Amino acid sequence: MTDNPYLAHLPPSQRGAGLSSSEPLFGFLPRKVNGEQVRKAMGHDLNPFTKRPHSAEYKKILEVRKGLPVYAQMNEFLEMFTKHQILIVVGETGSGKSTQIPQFVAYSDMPHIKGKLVACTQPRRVATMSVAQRVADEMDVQLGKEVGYSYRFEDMTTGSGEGKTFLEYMTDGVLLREAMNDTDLSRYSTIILDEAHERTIATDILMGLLKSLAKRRTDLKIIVMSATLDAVKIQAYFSAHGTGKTPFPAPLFKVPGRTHPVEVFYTQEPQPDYVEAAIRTVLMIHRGEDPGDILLFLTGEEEIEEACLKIKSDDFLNTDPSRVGPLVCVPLYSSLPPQQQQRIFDAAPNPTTEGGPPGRKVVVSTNIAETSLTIDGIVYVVDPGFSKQKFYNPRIRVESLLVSPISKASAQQRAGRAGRTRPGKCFRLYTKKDFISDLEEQTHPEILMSNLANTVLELVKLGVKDLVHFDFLDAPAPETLMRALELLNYLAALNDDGELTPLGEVMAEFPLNPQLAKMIIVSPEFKVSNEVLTVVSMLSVPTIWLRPPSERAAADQAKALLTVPEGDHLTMLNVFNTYHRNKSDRDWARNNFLSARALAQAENIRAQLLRTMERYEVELISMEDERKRNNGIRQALVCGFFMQVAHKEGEKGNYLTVKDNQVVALHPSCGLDAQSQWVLFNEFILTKRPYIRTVTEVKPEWLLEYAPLYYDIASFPNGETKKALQRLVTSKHSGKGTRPRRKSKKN
DNA sequence: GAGCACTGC
Repeated sequence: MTDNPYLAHLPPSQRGAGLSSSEPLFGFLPRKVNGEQVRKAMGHDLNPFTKRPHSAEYKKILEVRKGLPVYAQMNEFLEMFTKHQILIVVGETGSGKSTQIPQFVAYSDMPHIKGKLVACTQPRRVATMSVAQRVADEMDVQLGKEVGYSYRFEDMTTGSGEGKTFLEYMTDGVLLREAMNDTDLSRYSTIILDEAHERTIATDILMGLLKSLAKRRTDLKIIVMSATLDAVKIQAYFSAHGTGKTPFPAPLFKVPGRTHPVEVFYTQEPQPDYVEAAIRTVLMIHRGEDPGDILLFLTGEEEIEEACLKIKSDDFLNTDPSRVGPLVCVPLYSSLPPQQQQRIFDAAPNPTTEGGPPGRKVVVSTNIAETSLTIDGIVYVVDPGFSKQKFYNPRIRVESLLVSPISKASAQQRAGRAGRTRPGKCFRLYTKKDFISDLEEQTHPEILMSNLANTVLELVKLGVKDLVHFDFLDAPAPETLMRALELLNYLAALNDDGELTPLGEVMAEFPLNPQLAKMIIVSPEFKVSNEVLTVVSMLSVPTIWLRPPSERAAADQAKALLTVPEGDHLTMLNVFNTYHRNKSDRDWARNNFLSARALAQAENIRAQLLRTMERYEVELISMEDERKRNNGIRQALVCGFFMQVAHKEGEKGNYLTVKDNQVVALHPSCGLDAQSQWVLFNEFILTKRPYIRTVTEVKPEWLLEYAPLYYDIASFPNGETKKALQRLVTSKHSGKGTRPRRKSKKN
């Protein structure tokens, strides 16, 4: 007899390797599987999912897994999972919840029999892939077969036949997209939302959808996994108006973490200059603490480069090498090329002299090291308590980044980075009193800090009729929702009753902001969809322009050669086309101070958008005449961005945004000369002063023609802009009369 | 004449 409960029903001859795959192996099993049975199956010679013998590597990994605290809780977990439809799992990093819980579910839920899948979402791509890889190894299957993953541009799953995927890791955005076309998420038997405490917009929307879906699909199991502080709130959210069969519709399942203790220190006094205080602290650690690398959190590129320079040039480091070990400073932020990002994994430098004091590495990083990147060997964390955070002001429709104090949860996460390999220390550059009384408990969820135009379009597409009463875990400000609805209505994606129009249906299918989607969809009318597709792709990637501090003049010169006078959008098109023509020259991008990475990304996005265009029969066309073509592109731009237009006021070169009357200046990166009367902009950024960036000149007639509702003159506040529009209308009307009359008026 | 925390479709 076999001791594998998954195989016990089979005659001995069929328990070996090489079984026919059509055999329904587990069809007899009760839905309820207990920990004992799962443990037996895991320990058996045969893999219950592939029916092949387990490898030696599998057995080694299994021994390691048995050491995880969560492994010891398998019985308890499976009992709860069987009994409840919705479960909240609480666990700190290092608890193994992301790898183990989905596996327990796979053994218990038998998705491979039911023909359904277990989904596990992650907020980031890298984690999606690496967790899936780890779980495939642990389950002794090939990644992309029984265990797979997917995110934008990458689908490592098997849809049918041998090795069909039954456990799929995916980014939260992918699952949300899928929900837009199948609101019941019918492919899945269990959906696990991991890292819910990060509160991405996609995870927040998914929580709302799943909460209501649970009532329609009583067979669907839902697990929400989160770090400690948020879990109770999430539990209360799912428990209220729950499915109601038990007094605790969404119980908490706690998983202990397994990190080393981190000792936290505070300053005695508040620090007026946190960069300077941070540098002092780094040097103090280097002087007085045991070996071990340092992680310093600052807010942005400029600050980080400045701090690195100051640390490197500190007198103390350049004194006696027999007393002070070498200190290597490694900057880390997202816009660094991957090759330079890799430097954070380099070992600390060796002592300068043999037997001399040991070297040390200090990583100076943005928030990217708080969650996205994990650096082993960090023993000391220096936390000044700030990060750049996004704010959205619905009144002027502007998103901006502001240096702001972090939350307690974020401070805790930062400190935890010191205890990954051994006990560590965290130096907080603020007082304990300030920590307790000034820092907020949690970082604000993204949904409260963003422009929601895109999200609202998605929600409407998901069938949410009444946005104001949608069951958000945290509801956005009504004004933010109003602004989004207003924009979508002006774009004709929603009718006056807030319902999706046929145009809106197609817009929602594009993975783009509504303005960009609209541009693409209208572009065939101007016979420029081939070009608009390129412009939109270029607008969807981080900046393509490189400007190394030592080569600014050369970079500006290279840029000037590619600049098109009518505007930055056409310049982007020119860059992409020139890049394409020089595809055979590997060094072309670098020689022209352009980011090869961003250009390749734009190509990738272009190909994906082209597929969406084909699916919805948006024709791909172009025209020969360059002047007409450029006008067509600018007209298509107006159709999407007519609400982001500014008018020149007076001779000082300032612009006023239409209707909102915000004073703005052309960003210095702008290739347009300051003579243009009417300009359309992609971005309003608020730094030392308000700028508009990525700007193109437009003709006011186009505004009146393609956005008559928005450019209804009566709706404009009194001012220069209104007068200019009135003049235009008058001259247009008089233009229909005879020439002499117009002439006489002028004279 | 100056800046881009981080994700995601």
